[in-house]
Amino acid sequence: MNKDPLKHDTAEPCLDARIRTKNEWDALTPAEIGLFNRNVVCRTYDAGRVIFGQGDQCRGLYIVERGLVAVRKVDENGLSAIVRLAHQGDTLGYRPLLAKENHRATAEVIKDSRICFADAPIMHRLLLSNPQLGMRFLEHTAQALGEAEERLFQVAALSVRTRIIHILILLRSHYGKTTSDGTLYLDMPMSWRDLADMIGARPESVSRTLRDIKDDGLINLNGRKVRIDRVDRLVDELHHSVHH
Amino acid sequence: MNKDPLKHDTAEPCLDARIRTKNEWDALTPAEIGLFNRNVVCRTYDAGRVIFGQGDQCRGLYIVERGLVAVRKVDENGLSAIVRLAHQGDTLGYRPLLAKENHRATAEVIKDSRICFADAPIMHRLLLSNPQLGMRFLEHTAQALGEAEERLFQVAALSVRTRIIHILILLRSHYGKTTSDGTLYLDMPMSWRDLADMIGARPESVSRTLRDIKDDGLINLNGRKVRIDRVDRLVDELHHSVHH
DNA sequence: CGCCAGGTTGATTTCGCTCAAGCAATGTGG
DNA sequence: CCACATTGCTTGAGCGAAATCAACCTGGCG
Repeated sequence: MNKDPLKHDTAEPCLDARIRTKNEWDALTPAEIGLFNRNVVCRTYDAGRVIFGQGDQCRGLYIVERGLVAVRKVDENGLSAIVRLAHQGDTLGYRPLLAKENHRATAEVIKDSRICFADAPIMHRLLLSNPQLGMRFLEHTAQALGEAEERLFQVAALSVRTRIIHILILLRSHYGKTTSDGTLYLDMPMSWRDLADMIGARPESVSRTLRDIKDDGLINLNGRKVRIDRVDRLVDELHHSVHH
Repeated sequence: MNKDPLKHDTAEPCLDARIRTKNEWDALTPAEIGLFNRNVVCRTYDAGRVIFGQGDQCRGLYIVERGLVAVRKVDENGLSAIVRLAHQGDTLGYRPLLAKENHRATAEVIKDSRICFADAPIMHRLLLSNPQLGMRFLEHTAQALGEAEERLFQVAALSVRTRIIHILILLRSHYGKTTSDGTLYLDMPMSWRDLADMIGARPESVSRTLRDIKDDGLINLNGRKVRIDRVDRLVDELHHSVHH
């Protein structure tokens, strides 16, 4: 626990933790890791904080060491949508850095997080000195593009109910625990309001639809804790699911 | 004009045309351009042809030398959505190639096109020999990700009417001509049915909504030709637009 | 304590989908 | 050259999912 959420803390080398989780960074040589660690700045953020804002210039790259961050888009009419979540080990701000654009979205902390920042000059230096790193990012970005297109398809074609079920299944890997008897316990990290923003729906619709799913006996609700006795029945519904 | 749409035609060096249009390929050295041109295979495709299909293994990269290609996703329930358009100079299939996945979508020709194919081994050889090329692709992919997230937001939050207006404005750069008196002439390249698939709506809804917009005096329709006397009024509506 | 944000619920409306029919343009085979 | 499918588009009627508007409840917090 860090008492002061604003205190920089460069003593702890971020990449040591990261490197274990097999992502783009393991392309770096020991010397590059040293360079990285000397220049990276880490701090903790409380839930609700904003890491960078839509329209801001992109100053560098953020790595989520722990916690959860939502990437949100808001338009001039106040319409809001969460386009991506960043979990432990995920990188934030690489899209505008690589596309040489300003931030097109706001990154806001959902669960208290520890975030490492690497500024743009360092990143460009590393990318130049180690093409492998670029290839890793390329692969990663290409996968992210695939996921974005997948979600595009889903939001365009599927009902709120189906989209909620999708999210539940999706968050299983990060926030779910399956007991020996096959029961799945999901501890949802975000508010229902944010869930609504993730699937492009109103909070009221999410509330009602969750109740419907519960009434159908597919899930049990207790605050943000979801118990799913028969995951297979949920998955079934996805495959037989209907239009809007 | 090419009489035989199936005839391969490697004599014409594809990259010469491409290199002029300032894209990722201008990172290549003359020697690499030679290597590329010796290995690339070009042919023409009539409208309606499929270049590659959803689920297919990714064999390489396609470059649209001229024409128009739609990237379409179809799910098991027959729901269909166009997730991207590829215009002249755009590259197809780079996402699965770089993400090392199979094709997640079908590429179908909308307007008669000439497409150049570079197989995966060549691409990997070029990417290895010239890291700059990878950086260009990285930049490009990051931009594509930004656009996908933008569209994600729109489909999640905006009405069919607003989405149609968005597309009209978007296609302005490729298919629009503005006369001296400020009137915009848009020659829509795809059927209304395909437009519906692009915005996640039914053809009937598109038809009705286009009529509504016409009745409001914002556009004039004549087949696939759209005349917009006051572009600013269309743009205005985007900024005051309402939810779903 | 009062305040407020998050959440629930109800009543009502509306947007967009479904189903169905019809029409014009294009193509095809006899 | 006509009869006929076929395809893209339009329009109408009806319906249903989800949004809107509004009230109210809850727990956390200054």
